[in-house]
Amino acid sequence: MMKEVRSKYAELLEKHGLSKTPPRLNILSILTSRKVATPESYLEKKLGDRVDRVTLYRTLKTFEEKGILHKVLDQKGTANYAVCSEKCSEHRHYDEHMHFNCLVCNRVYCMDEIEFAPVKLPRGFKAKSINLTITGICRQCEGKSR
Amino acid sequence: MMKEVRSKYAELLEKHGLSKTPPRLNILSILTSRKVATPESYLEKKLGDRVDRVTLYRTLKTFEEKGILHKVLDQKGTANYAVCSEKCSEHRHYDEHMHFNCLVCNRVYCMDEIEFAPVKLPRGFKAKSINLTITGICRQCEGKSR
DNA sequence: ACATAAATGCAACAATGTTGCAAATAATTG
DNA sequence: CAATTATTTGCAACATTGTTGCATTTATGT
Repeated sequence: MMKEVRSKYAELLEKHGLSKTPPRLNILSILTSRKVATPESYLEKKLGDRVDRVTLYRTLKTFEEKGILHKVLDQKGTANYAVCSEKCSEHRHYDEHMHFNCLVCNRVYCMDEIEFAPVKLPRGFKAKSINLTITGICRQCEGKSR
Repeated sequence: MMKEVRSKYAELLEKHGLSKTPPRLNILSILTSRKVATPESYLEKKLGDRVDRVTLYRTLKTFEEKGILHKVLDQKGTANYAVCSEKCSEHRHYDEHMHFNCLVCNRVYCMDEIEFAPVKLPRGFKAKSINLTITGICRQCEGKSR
């Protein structure tokens, strides 16, 4: 029997026990091809009428719950999505990295390699997750303005 | 002549060169009476039909620009507003404090006194502002569940 | 190939935020 | 204190983002 050819997206879905449907494969394909976190509006435009808006929202939610995607909010509170690192799973998200949000192009960068010190909370407050976002001018936009 | 009696809200507005209108005084009065950052929806409900929704949005924007209020986004990306510390002004916001967002009651706390270390960015990235938000369970909700 | 559980698409709605414009009002000037 | 003027407000209409219910379609296991 021939070895079955399957995309890495299909594998990813299988790994998380999700059925391989065209919307899901489409969405994954767009997201993995991008280096920065992607806003929902971008996906919506890119997908056109291949995927219903509601399906997009539901798919993003599912992916987030399964640990395939991280949701990151930009300075305007709009949702952006980025493919998780290998270490993520349904049960634990390793998204404790910082994000950089450019004021000019609005791009959201995931900066996995930047470390930051833990924060001490007052008595009685229990932390579940931490979110550090720096807004400013990104390398590309800084370069252009010179 | 009698010393003119004016509320601290009126003074605040005067200080920033804003006219003293009923909507503005109303909004300031609600915001200063609260210890946590206040969502727009709360203000809308509290104000009823005393203030138009559009006016509320415009007033919040004006206040933010003048350095009277800080806008803080909660984990859902909804805007919350808190009165600035004394040090803020139109030209510079001293909002480099962390926020705590409770997953149960959704309250947003401004934690002015908590310090955190500065973060080093990669070459070419210029920081304009930093936002550190921790989500978890706040003291009140933690207490209730025991 | 069939049965079935899951996923999709559609319609309708809800929440949040914005814009243009006419009417009202706060501050200023005489 | 009355008239003027620039600012602010309220209304209507619209834009964007996200959600829910339900009928139809499709992926998957047998």
